[in-house]
Amino acid sequence: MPRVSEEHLERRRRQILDAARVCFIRKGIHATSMQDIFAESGLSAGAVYRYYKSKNEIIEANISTVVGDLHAFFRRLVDSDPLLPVDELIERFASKVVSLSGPDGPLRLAPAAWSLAMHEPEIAAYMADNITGIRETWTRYMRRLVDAGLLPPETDVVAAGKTLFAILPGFVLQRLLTKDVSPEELRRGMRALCRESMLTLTA
Amino acid sequence: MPRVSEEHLERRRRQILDAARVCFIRKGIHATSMQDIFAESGLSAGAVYRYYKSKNEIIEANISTVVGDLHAFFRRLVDSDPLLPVDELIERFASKVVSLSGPDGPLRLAPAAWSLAMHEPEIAAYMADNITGIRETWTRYMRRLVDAGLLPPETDVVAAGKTLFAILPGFVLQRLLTKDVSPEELRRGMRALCRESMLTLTA
Amino acid sequence: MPRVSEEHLERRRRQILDAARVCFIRKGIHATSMQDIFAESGLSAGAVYRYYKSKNEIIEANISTVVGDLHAFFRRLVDSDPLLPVDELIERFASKVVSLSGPDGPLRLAPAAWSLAMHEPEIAAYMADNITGIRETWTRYMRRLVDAGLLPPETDVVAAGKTLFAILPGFVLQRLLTKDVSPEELRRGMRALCRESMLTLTA
Amino acid sequence: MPRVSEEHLERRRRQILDAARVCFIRKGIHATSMQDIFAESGLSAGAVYRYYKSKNEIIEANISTVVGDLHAFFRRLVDSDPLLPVDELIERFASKVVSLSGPDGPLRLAPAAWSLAMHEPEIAAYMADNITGIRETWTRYMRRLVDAGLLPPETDVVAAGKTLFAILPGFVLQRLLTKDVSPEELRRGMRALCRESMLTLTA
DNA sequence: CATGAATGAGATTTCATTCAT
DNA sequence: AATGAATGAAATCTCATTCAT
Repeated sequence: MPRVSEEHLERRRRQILDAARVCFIRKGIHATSMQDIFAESGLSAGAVYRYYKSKNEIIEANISTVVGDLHAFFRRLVDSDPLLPVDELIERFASKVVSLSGPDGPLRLAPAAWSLAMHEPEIAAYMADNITGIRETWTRYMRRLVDAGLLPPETDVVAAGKTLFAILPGFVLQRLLTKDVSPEELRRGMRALCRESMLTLTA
Repeated sequence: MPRVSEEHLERRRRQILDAARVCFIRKGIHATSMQDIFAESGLSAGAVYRYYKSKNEIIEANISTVVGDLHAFFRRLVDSDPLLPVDELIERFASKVVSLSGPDGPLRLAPAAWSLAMHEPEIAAYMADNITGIRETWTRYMRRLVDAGLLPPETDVVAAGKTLFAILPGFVLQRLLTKDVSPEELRRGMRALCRESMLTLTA
Repeated sequence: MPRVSEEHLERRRRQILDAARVCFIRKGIHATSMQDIFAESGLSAGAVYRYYKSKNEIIEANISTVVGDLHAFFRRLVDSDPLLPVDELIERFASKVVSLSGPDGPLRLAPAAWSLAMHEPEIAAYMADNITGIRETWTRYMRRLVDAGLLPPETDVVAAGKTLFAILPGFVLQRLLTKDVSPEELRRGMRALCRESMLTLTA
Repeated sequence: MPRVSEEHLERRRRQILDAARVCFIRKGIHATSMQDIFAESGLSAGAVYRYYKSKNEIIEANISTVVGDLHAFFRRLVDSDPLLPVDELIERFASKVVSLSGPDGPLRLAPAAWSLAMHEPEIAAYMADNITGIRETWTRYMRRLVDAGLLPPETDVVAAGKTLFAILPGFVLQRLLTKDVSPEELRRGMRALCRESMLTLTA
């Protein structure tokens, strides 16, 4: 069935990617064999290899997909017009995370991605870019607060961006491993922390 | 009738574990073959298998080692007498993390551990316990602040513990992947965030 | 009811054969995939398979082409009227060989053909016929020498034909592997050997 | 069964090489799968790969073995004291060739080796060395004839060496493909050619 | 206690060929 | 006549683990 539409090719690629993601989540990336992917996708070895030229490419494609729209969503949140208080911002962000962490959700691959990044330069570069991007969005948020006069001008917005970013992976981990945190709880935790008195007790 | 001392056995076990850790960090856990471990440790296959009965056992033993003393260190910090302000506490905790993330540092295995926990119940249980433990220590810290009258009695110390815990993995990730955060910067970021004004802008 | 001319078909067949030869020479017959041939010829899989029904057929067609005109050329040389001395005959034959051994020359496939003949009956038969044919031409040459009174009547012209034939493959191999023989040198070598004194030293 | 003698290891290597040679000759090098070699050698995959780290290495080892002692034998022949006439020398050399071309004889791999040399630099280098070596021995033979006063001092011994060498591959090919030449016939052919009259008919 | 040769299932990937369009 | 997506068997090689010595 040759001379097939672009759309058909795109559908096939997604079919393979989805099948792979299901396998990766179910058994883990390394425990997933190509045979598993063939079976799950309903395609033959040759067909899969026509669209992706190695298992690595499938892994990378899947991981790229993971975090892309998370950042896009977050950017919209930060740039939205009524400037949101940090606890609400965090809660909404966390809610998005939760919605992507369901049984088949791509965020279940996050720990595997972090792990792979330690030795696969390709993935390392992608993850580093992603971290940097989300951090910069946090930084922009902080700057808006400063500009609005809600924070002193000398606030270190870059450092704050890095700190705020740091909360996200820890929330994901807790969702995936202990399963006992909710976005709402994260918000309450954040509210508790936003107090100058937490800093002034050196006396 | 053991011919060799307990101490000898313990030394061998550590020798194997260290060799394995070096390999795991250098090539990744999955890319490390038992042959690699034999070579790095200078022991034969038979010898290694006398002390650990599978590769999995070596992995688990290594991962258990990773986070054990991190928690112990943190507990001491929290329970120390002059109650530390949160930014300083975090900076010190982060410094410890940094000292364990050097070229051969066990914390480089953290992402691999998180990833494995998604499919290895053994490791999942261990990691969950560890998370819970550290979180409880954070909660205890928050309670001390409340008890000292620095925070209102209605503060949700449990939620705050979960939020504070969340910062740690994100800091580790940034250290390992973007390499552009310092404990001191994390502290500054924390200082910026501890302000009631971050919550009151809904208007 | 063929819509296209015979000539068109023939052109297509040659197009495929030439593309295949280029690939075979460049990468070796076994390392050449059908995909390589599709790409080099600019035709699709279906098109190529319309003209040749297997890779083997393409190989065989190519190998048949290799040695066909070599023999025709040699026959003309031997039957030409001023009977040529053996050294000149050999030099001219060798020159032809050289002209067919250039970068894209079909003779570069000769070793592959010899090798395949060891296990492919089709090719074995073809090569055996070819060897026999060239040998017989050499025999005819020797007979002409005898008839001309230049050699004694009891000369074993068949054995001499086999011996003369034997020189050719060795020359080809040296051209292809050590690249340090010329037709002219082969001629000089032959001149040196054509001396009765080479046989009479038993004493 | 560890800590095994050198001799044991050597025996294993030969066992594998011999099994491979049998397969290569029976089915051809490319048609021989590693499974074939495992079965023929009676060893497991792992065992074979302990001794040779790839199929290529097995092929190369086998090909190196092919021609080594042929040259050694020939050198002894040439350096033997009663200087042999060329036809006898050739007959004896050819006899050796025949003895190495039996059903399991390593020389059956010669065409495959020539073919591989066209694309495997390793093998190409080996074959080129071998050709050069044998040629030099022929050259030495010719020089001895000159020194003995049997040939004129201006004889081009190098060219003659190249020409004499050339006969060998053609003899091998005829043995393997048409099977209708004997060393004795080659000798008779050579006797017929060693005549000055073969060169003087230009008139 | 220690050795290291041997096992063999299983992993990824390639490739000649077909056939619906 | 021509296309090229799809097939799926088969190939090479790896690796955790065992056990005779």
